[in-house]
Amino acid sequence: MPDHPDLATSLKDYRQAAGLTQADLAAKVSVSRKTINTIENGVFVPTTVLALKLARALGCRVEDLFSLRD
Amino acid sequence: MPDHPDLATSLKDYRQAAGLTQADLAAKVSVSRKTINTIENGVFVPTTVLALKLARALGCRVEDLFSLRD
DNA sequence: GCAGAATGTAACCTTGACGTTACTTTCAGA
DNA sequence: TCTGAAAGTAACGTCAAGGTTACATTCTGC
Repeated sequence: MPDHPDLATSLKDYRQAAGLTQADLAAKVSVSRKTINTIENGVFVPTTVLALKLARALGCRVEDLFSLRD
Repeated sequence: MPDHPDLATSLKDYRQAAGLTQADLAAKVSVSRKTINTIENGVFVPTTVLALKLARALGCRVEDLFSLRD
């Protein structure tokens, strides 16, 4: 699975640390499980609204989950 | 200009506090001035990559610039 | 080894982010 | 008052985010 060229993500680490499955997290932020899966695998980058919801659901900052690849 | 239904933004406040024009900020993050303008006016929400660049350019967090409207 | 849970992945579709260009409006300063 | 900088806004096009559905794979525990 190719990483996204612009952005690196730690979503999977934070999700697992919270003891949640992809389906659990998907339900928490009201998206499909596929959306969580493809974001974790760097297929695409979430919108800002979704990134904010993910950070809130996992009790961290957007910058913790996603960082610019410079 | 209608506010975005999902997201509120403080981008204009942070930009002005930094003493930057829309064109200045646009150049810093490599987008068009229109993009900055329409984001400030709630026409659309930036991508996560752009939100991260804006926060970095303004020395703040993504959550400072954009917040979920609940 | 089997069953079920968790995850990976693909095809197709809709919506919205953002570019380009250009015209208009507002406002501060000489 | 004039002038230029800053900001608002419109038409049109491209591409990627994310939905739905479905099927395949991996990893458990019994």
